Amino acid sequence: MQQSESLQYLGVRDDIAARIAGGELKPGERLPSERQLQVEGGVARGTVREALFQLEVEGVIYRKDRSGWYVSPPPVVYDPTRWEGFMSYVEAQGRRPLTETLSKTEIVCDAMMAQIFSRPIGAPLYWIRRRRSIDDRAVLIESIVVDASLAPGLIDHDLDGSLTSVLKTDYGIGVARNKVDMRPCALLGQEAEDLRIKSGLPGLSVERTCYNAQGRVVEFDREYWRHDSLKVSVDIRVR
Amino acid sequence: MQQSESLQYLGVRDDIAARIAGGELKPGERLPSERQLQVEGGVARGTVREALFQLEVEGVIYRKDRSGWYVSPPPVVYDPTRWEGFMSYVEAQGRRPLTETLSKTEIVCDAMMAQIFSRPIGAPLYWIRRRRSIDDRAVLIESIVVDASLAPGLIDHDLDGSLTSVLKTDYGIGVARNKVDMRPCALLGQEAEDLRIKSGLPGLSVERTCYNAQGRVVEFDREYWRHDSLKVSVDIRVR
DNA sequence: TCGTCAATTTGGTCTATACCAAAAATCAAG
DNA sequence: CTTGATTTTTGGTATAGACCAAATTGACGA
Repeated sequence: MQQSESLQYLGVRDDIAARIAGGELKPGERLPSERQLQVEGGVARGTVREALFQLEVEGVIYRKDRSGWYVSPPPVVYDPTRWEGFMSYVEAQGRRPLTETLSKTEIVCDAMMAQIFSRPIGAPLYWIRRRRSIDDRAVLIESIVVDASLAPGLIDHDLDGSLTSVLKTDYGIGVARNKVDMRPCALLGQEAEDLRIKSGLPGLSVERTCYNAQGRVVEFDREYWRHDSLKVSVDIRVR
Repeated sequence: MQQSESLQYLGVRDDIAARIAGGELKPGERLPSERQLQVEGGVARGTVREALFQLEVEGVIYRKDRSGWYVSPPPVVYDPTRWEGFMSYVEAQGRRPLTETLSKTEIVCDAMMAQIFSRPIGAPLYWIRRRRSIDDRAVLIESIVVDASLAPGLIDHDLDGSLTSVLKTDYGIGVARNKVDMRPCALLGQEAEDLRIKSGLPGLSVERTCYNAQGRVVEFDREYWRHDSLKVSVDIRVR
């Protein structure tokens, strides 16, 4: 599939991209409205939107529903092996992190969780859902399941910080091994709603299983990231 | 942003998704044409396309330019730490892999590569571009740079197999450490063209730096994957 | 049987218009 | 100054039509 400048929406795309690259529009700033870009570019609104969608998947801009289009801030770098916690590594990159606990409840182990935790069905588990933001933009939703028998009373703690440090400090639970799965995905339903984005936008799903020194599963975590907000960096020794 | 069934394009999406999930349309099969789906659903073509775009970012369907929409096959699982090679792990998952060498040339080290390889500017490097396919669908483009002084004559070898094993067998070069960067990205320009997809579709960029036992950079590799074709799985010990 | 060329089908792009609901801005009242 | 209601703006959805170029199909001829 060729491109070339014969395609109008790519021309509009380039115009907007140039204004961002040139510093006329800075990260976090709002773009002119679609109808304004339409008259500026002398094209139909559909064509303007085509260009905006293009820039969106490139991670250059993002949208707030019915509010407008904004210039994306740079992504944060995330190393799943260095799990010193979201708050600290976001701050280390000069950004302002925020964690909100959306819900925390005690649940019972179902078949799937029994498989993951090697625990009997019906065993107590904690289920925590959190939203994490950078510079006031929600960037990920995480759904955490913890073996309640290992950390009784966990959900009575304040969980708006690092969960790992709570487990370490208050329960003496250290993580010895991590299994991490990542896959590009579409952000749908509840996740899209909580991230306040249009359902169907691309994202990255990160699934982490944490084991203690005895090989027992301590925590199972699934994160849904905005596609434009992170860069994963892993440094590993080959086995 | 709520959805609900009031949105027509989500209704059309669900209809098509149901036909796929129900087995009426199988992986690799072509969907009815947009104009056909339009009359079946009693909606405008734009609405049908909206539904198709939705399914596309979800990885359920993919398109071949001006040929039609097809049901996506399942993704392959990819573990960057277990680098036994694309060919063997794709085959192990019951799929048919193919590697094509798009180009292989000797280049000289520029400033960026000098940084990465810790080599002087002007030092000889090999640059290899390959396309890799699964079941006849191109899923990734890779661009590999190798230190030519470590592997003289490398590009005279057949490179349609595992590069790692060539380095190991013919040059005695083993990889001791891997640095892997991953980020969601848009597939653009040359990459999109070589993958034969529409420029701007979401993808995953994987950047790998391979070190030998002495800590010297042997290989620098950048891969561009279709977003719907892989699942990354990493098993790591916490440091 | 095999290739060639023409006709058809298909997705890709573009215009113009319309209406809706959420968000933002404005204005009025306390 | 704050609060609440109203108006305006904004993006989101949907329709209907048009033209193009690439891909596919089918007919034809060697």
